[in-house]
Amino acid sequence: MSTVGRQTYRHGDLRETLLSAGLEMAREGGPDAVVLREATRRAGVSPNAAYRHFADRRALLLAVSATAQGLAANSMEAAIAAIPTSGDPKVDAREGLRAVGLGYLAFARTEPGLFRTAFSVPDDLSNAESPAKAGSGGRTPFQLLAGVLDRLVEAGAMPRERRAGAELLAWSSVHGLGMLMIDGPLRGLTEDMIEDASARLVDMVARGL
Amino acid sequence: MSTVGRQTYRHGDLRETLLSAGLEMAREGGPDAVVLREATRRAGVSPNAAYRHFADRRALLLAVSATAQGLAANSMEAAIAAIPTSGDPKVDAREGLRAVGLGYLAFARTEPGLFRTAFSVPDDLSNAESPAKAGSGGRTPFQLLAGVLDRLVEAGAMPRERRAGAELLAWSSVHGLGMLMIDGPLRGLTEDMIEDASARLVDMVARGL
DNA sequence: TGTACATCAGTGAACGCGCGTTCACTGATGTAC
DNA sequence: TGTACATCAGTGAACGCGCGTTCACTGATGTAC
Repeated sequence: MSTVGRQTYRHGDLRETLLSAGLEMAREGGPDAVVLREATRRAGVSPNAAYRHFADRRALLLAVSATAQGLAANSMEAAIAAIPTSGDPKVDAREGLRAVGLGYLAFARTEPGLFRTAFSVPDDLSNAESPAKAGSGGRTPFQLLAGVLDRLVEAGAMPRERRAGAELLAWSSVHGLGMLMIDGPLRGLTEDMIEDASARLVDMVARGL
Repeated sequence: MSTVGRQTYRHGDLRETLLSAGLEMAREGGPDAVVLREATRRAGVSPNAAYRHFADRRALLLAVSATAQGLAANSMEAAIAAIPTSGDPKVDAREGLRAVGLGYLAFARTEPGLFRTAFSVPDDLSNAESPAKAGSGGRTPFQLLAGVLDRLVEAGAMPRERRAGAELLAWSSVHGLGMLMIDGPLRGLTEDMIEDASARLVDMVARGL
């Protein structure tokens, strides 16, 4: 039970340590920066030790990606929590949608490396509700989005027949802005321009859905 | 003037050859697959010969990216050309916007590697009208989008006060769908689902702008 | 018209680097008797 | 309670690989006189 005098053997929780090392690398440089050897280096362990916990580099990357999605969920939940309730369910539902979008974009802006790692790693929509991708509120980004869309329909602020698959439409819009400003031709945008574009974009989505 | 009996020396147009080798690699594997040494290999030339024509790998990649944007422009122009005119300028303008978006998405779907190389390489919006990025019609993707938005305003199908910066909003939406389905969690979508999502997305944008 | 010469697009060899992954191993831990 | 032993998380060394980039060079080309 004592961990005194052990430098490497029986690390204790190497899997977790590698994961957070990977997360740190992702934060600094995106998915390509998640380097298996470097993770073991940061954990103070030999390179091949990683293979006790991850099948290969890709497995580590997927785990890091899932964790990053959880952090994105936190950002979205924080934005939801910050909106005051107006009493009008229609207004509240719309504000919920806006918050989800703005939380997503805030995450992209403040944590570009994690954002890319979360959402630019090939995956499958069928995994979108995996608990590994949940934030501290227990829900994944996809589930949070689905939630506000449901509320929108219930509040009568969105035609029910457009509900199916609406996640993809809303998601695409904010995701695109996020990617363009991090990785693409919108790199040079100032903070103000980004702020403005974000607000207008979520308005456009709310109108267009 | 004769090129008989020369195997390597005075290649003739090595820059162009490296560029199209780079484009081929980008087509096969996206921006990361644009490898300087491999380009020289395909050109049948020694690795360092590339440095006569490109300052470094990044310079080659930017040139390839610009060329890929030209190809995207071609796809968009083809979609524009395919729409029948209705006579009603409002309808025509809307159809133009739809065509631009669908052409962009068609390019993403049919040439995912080139798409990512075109639009996932850090750049600056101020270069968005560089002739190097123009398609055979002489206009860049950004210019084509700006064009249909102008027509939308002129036709009275979009409030003039929302025109400024509207490129970013429309662009974000289609770009996001493109990225999510190529590189992200929408990878598993079937052809039909993509088709459907694309159509609904451009409709949403047209409504929401 | 012939020739000397500068130019510069290419060569050949090497550099330092770091990666993912596999091999045979070791030795601390926890368990079964 | 003590001890033999299986387990398995770690080690150490090595593999093959390919990259971007730099160096000093060569020799075909085109030009100036």
